[in-house]
Amino acid sequence: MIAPRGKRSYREYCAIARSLDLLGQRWTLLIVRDLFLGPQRYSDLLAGLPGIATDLLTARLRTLEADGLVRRRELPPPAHTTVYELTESGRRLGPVIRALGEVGLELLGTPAPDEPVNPGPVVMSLMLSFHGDPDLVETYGLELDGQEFGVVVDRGTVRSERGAPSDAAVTLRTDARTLVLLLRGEPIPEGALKVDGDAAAFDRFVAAFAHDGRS
Amino acid sequence: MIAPRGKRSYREYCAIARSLDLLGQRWTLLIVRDLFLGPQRYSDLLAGLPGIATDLLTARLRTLEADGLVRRRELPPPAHTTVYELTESGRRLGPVIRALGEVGLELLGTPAPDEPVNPGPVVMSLMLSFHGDPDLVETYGLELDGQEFGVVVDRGTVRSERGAPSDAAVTLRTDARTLVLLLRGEPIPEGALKVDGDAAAFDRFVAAFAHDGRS
DNA sequence: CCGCATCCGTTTCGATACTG
DNA sequence: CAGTATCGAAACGGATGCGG
Repeated sequence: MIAPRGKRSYREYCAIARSLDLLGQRWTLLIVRDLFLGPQRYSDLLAGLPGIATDLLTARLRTLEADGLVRRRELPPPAHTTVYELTESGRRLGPVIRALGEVGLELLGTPAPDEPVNPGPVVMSLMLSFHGDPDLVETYGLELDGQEFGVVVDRGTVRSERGAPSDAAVTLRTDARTLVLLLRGEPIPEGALKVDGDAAAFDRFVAAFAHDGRS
Repeated sequence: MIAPRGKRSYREYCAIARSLDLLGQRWTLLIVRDLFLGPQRYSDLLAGLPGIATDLLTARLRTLEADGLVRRRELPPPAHTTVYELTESGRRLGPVIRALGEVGLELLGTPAPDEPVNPGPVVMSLMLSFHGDPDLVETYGLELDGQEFGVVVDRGTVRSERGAPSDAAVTLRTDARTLVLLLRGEPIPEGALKVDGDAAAFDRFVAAFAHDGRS
């Protein structure tokens, strides 16, 4: 049992209060979100959390570490950087992230012009919005704002990971905002999207993840 | 689309960030938790949220109302009180509450002596900890600290509601803390538990919800 | 009593500057 | 790159007051 943390614990014998003692502080669940696609460096996390103060990011990482949800790992030379990653316990938060995502997905309109659109969340939302052929088995590559992702569709389930997949049927190179506009059926800037690979696979990708009038 | 709220919105185009814009403030999800078992008066909510300031409860209820998750309803005479209840949108938060509960359930040890144990959360945790006969269909009545609940087991699923059920096989009258101790297999104060009804049904209840060495 | 509103000391957060 | 240090602004906790 992890002791409820200091001053601001809810101090109630309740499963939900206990999990909020771990996760309820501002930014904590967004950090978990970013780590769900794979290990991240401090500066990558900082870039993916628009507006967080640097000391708060440090504090949250320390707390998550103390609670056993996140682990610091020093990469061996020559990389010589430290990354943060979810532990086995941390990965059990998947259903929480998914449930929050499903609630929020319906509240997302078109991104406001001044609203940051980061690659990680966009890729993650794909796992929630799949509505293609239930028998489809295919892997897609995404390069968004220079970051590479693999999206694996396997009979109705969707996995996403950081890093270029080896077996992508098609790879889309663009920025996160343009991908959102594309999937919402809105006009996209000319030349903002490059498609490498099977054009039919590209069509299947758009059909499976487009957020247009399917209601 | 609900516009991201003022100052402390995350202002990121992300499904999880959006849902946390609605739910991420302190106490908000615990209020939703308490409303999940049925409508509650202001003072009942206050009693179920140990430590919340009165103006914060009011502020959170207003925000939840503005976001369409909670509705105020004036009961007709002669009751003449106002209750808060979840709207249809609010009830869609079920998976969020459930996911958080499953995370927190494993962190709950035995309640500390100074830790409040409220009936609502205890009843709600029953929905997460059922491990009885998958074919069992039975209704149980609970009266905890004077509050009545019905727990309906129906082939592996468990529903709970406020109010005494009409068709309970057995009714347990006790306090929330004693019920927790009972289900954890710990000694309970003499005379703290009264069982009304079928003794075999009581045994099935304990077997189905006990949290003892089943790992 | 119920359903809040007001006040005030404490804690947390946001923003930015700075360092090994 | 990966954090500390600093400081004003906002949020929170606790007590108290008040009209129906």
